[in-house]
Amino acid sequence: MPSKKDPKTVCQVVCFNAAKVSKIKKRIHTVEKVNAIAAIFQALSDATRMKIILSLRESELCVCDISQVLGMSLSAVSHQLRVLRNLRLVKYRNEGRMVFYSLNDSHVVNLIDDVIEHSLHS
Amino acid sequence: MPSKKDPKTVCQVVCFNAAKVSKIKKRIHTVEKVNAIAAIFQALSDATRMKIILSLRESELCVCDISQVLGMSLSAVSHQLRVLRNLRLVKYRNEGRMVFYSLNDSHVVNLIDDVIEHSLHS
DNA sequence: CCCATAGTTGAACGGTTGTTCAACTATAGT
DNA sequence: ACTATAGTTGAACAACCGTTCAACTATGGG
Repeated sequence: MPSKKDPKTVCQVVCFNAAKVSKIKKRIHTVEKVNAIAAIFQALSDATRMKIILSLRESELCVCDISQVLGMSLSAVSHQLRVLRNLRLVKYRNEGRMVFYSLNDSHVVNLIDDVIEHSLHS
Repeated sequence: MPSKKDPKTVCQVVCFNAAKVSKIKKRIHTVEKVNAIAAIFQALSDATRMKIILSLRESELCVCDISQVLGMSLSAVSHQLRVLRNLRLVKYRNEGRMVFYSLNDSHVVNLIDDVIEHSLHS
């Protein structure tokens, strides 16, 4: 029952720094938006969605154009666009039957550029 | 068989801008590191790993301390640390039986701060 | 030498997630 | 009004991912 004190599951008193732990525990808890943060990263964690964003960086595009660029079905693209829409990473604009998508702000591109830079020198 | 030209799967000529598409297609292909980029984002897309990084931002910690902070088993933490290690997001240092982890560079923290800022005003 | 403990690892299980398929909405042209 | 097409949506299936469990390595103390 007291799994908190079960050895091999959680380590014994010897190693852990109680003061440090409780301090950090509090700080982490303060950032309760951990899930919100992770959600943003998750939206960018899929190759398809990453390609969509890299495409939209170049130009505003209709769903059909995106599906052509990626070589994927309209449906698949539409599903992924929804994810990006829900997180307000992209915005859209109707024009007749077509829907044009574009990046919601340049913030995301900066993020991606930072990651590219990171993956370069590592 | 020619699913590329199958209506309802990929849109017809009317809507798509061939020049634009092929230009972007080439650009996207140039960035063939799409998977590498997505992998970095994926490492940060999990709440557990995000908490680990936020913890390590505060201080170097042994695995046991991290498991205390998160209230998770040593095994679960160790598995996630491996993901972060493989992507060189964290580094480690042995000291007797214990292993101390720390952030590999401040790059990651900047990324997270950017995302926090983004999720604030949106 | 032996035991306890910090940490790692592989297999397995359950939940999540991406794509496909089919059905649907809506707009444009005739 | 009818047909064709751009796009969305829900269900279903497969692949992926995080946690648990058990077995393992390795270090330190008696």
